[in-house]
Amino acid sequence: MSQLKPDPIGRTALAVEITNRLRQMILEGVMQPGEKINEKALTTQFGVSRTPLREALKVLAAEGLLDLIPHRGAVITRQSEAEVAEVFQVLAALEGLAGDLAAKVASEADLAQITEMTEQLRRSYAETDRPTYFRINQAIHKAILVASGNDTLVKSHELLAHRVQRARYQANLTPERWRAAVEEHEAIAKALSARDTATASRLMQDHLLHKLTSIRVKS
Amino acid sequence: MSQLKPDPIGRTALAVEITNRLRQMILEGVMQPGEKINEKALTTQFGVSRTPLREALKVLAAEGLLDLIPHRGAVITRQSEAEVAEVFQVLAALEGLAGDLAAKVASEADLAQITEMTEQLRRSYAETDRPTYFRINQAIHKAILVASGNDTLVKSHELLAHRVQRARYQANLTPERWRAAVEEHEAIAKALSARDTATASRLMQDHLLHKLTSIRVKS
DNA sequence: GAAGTGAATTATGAATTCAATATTATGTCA
DNA sequence: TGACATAATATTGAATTCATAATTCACTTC
Repeated sequence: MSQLKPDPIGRTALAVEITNRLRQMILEGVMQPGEKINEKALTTQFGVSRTPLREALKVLAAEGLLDLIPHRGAVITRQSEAEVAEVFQVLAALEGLAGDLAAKVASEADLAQITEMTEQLRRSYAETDRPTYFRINQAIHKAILVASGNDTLVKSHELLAHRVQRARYQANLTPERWRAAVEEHEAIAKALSARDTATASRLMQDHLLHKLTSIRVKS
Repeated sequence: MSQLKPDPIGRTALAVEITNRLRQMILEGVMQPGEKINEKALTTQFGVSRTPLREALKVLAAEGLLDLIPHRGAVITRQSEAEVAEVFQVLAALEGLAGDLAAKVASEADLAQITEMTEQLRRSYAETDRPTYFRINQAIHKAILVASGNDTLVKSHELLAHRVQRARYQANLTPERWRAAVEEHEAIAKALSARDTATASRLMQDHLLHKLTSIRVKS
């Protein structure tokens, strides 16, 4: 749905490429919050002119990753703890909706895959393989979103999730929290498979809010 | 909150100005969905060069109002009924959260104002003054969002609400639906004032979903 | 020596120019 | 006449250039 392929073979617009790379750099923390962006420096680094770079900055500003101050340039948005909490509240609502919808409309294949991934999650936890755990965790959340069948929901979620990914990366995963998270995921998978919309929705919301608490504790 | 004033005296960037005007034009239906945008034509109409115009297009595309197809230009996003439904589902979730939060944290002054506006809504309904009704209706929704104290929620909602504003304008308001809507608003105001988070949340969600149905019927 | 003013430098905002791709028009051949 | 190939045109993508505002730094003055 709404999946028209506008760009058949590797001819992505330069501005798009720059947007993605810059976003990645910000999310990975290569560029720190509060840091001012020097257009000239970036153009030489990327080997492009200022025109597509500035277009990329406009997009990232629209996404909330940058603040564009007239005649002063772009600054990486600084995230207060309060703002992260705000975003998580919204994300929780969105994932709650995703849980509800997924329990309603997901295909059996979707549910099977989510269950399968949840088992992988359990294994990566048992092996204390954090990188794998994070990867699978993300994949599960994404899968549930997609299984909701609501593309707008997926995109809205993506936009916001980007903004707290930094905080998420740094979240400290205490042993207790980690164990709880795995169990929550298993409960979610179960509720989805049982087509229990109310429970799936509630569990998804709670799961997100718990995640927020674990981030908060750290700082 | 997050209300830093970046632009003291009237020196808005040209690109921002264009972005706003173009957005307005799209939302008001001056430019129809599916319509292809000719950059040259717009530059002459606005009296600017292509550079800031293209930056504006990038922003609007990020907002989901345009599709940017490589080497083919921008096209106003065409909204299928299914997409509108998707957006409304997400909006319902967001307004549900707003209801929950507002019932929890809104100031007494906020609640008094919402109640007051709800009474105005009733009056405008009694006088069958549709323009006023629409205006107050929007104001109430906005007020509840703001009263939630979650700025991220307000902005996310705004972004999505923009996208269905077109459909909303055209929604047919049958007498029954109109009456029901007013009653729903009164129930919401009551739940908020009673600090009944669960009810406020549920009513807000239902209200939005009902709105969707009334749009659907028409087409 | 510190504060303030003004020139020089640097960075951003916007227009213009150049290049590459897509669209349209024309003509040829079956 | 219709389909295809090719040329002409128009449009988009990106680099360069020009203009304007902000920052920096030196100098004057108290």
